[in-house]
Amino acid sequence: MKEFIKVMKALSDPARVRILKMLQYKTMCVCEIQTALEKAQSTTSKHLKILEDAGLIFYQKDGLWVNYQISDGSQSPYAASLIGNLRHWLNDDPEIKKITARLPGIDRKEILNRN
Amino acid sequence: MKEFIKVMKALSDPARVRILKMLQYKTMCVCEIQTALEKAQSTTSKHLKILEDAGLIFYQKDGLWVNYQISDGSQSPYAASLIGNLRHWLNDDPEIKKITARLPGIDRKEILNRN
DNA sequence: AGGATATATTCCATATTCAGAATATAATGA
DNA sequence: TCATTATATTCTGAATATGGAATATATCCT
Repeated sequence: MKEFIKVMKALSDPARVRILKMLQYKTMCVCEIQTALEKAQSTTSKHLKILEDAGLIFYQKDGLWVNYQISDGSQSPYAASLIGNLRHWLNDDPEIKKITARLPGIDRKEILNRN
Repeated sequence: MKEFIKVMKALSDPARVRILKMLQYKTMCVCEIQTALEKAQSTTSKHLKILEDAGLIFYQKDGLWVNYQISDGSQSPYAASLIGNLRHWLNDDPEIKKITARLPGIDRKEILNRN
């Protein structure tokens, strides 16, 4: 039960759903996700942790960068199912269309962090 | 997006998941659900409203009684999908097994409400 | 070692959720 | 009409979630 609730809670926030939908298109580092979301760095980092705890995403470190990507669902059958569904869900949602449209222009090389 | 979030939020509480799993076995009135959940009547009623708003359940009035049942999912594709998955999910969960085991003994005719 | 940079964590304020008591509403039946 | 009963709504306090500023950590580079 706890595992199921964790997945549902992770998907209960629009910012986190946006993150998942973006990662569906490409692997992204924290600063790129932050730029796309237009949220504070700490906020972004915390959302990522919640998604990771639920088994919905995972990361690989590359030097200073932490690259996040969609999980293959092996950690949780609930996560696996929802990840699969989200691939076709919300593609026509205005919020999602807006953020994915901006995705090609977001590149870590052009982001300067003001922390 | 709002519709999706509403379904995820509705499923983010163990009491509400328990309600759905119970309704999977039979239609129940509020007082029966309340007895099974061991929560206050107002609490139970509010959980039911949240599930209904998400399109996960619906009710039919029968005099004083309000009988709740699982939705057919026609109001929301997200609800429809989750309802389908929940049919096989969590069946081995201890919390769920415990509450569904008690279901046959819960009958509105034997419940006296102290409101 | 020391400086710079990307990310994570902590701290604090605000907003939302959840629980139950009290009350309101709606339907029934005498 | 009045009392009763099942459910819904309102109110309030406690717990949890969310956001950002400040700070800590980790890695790279010189």
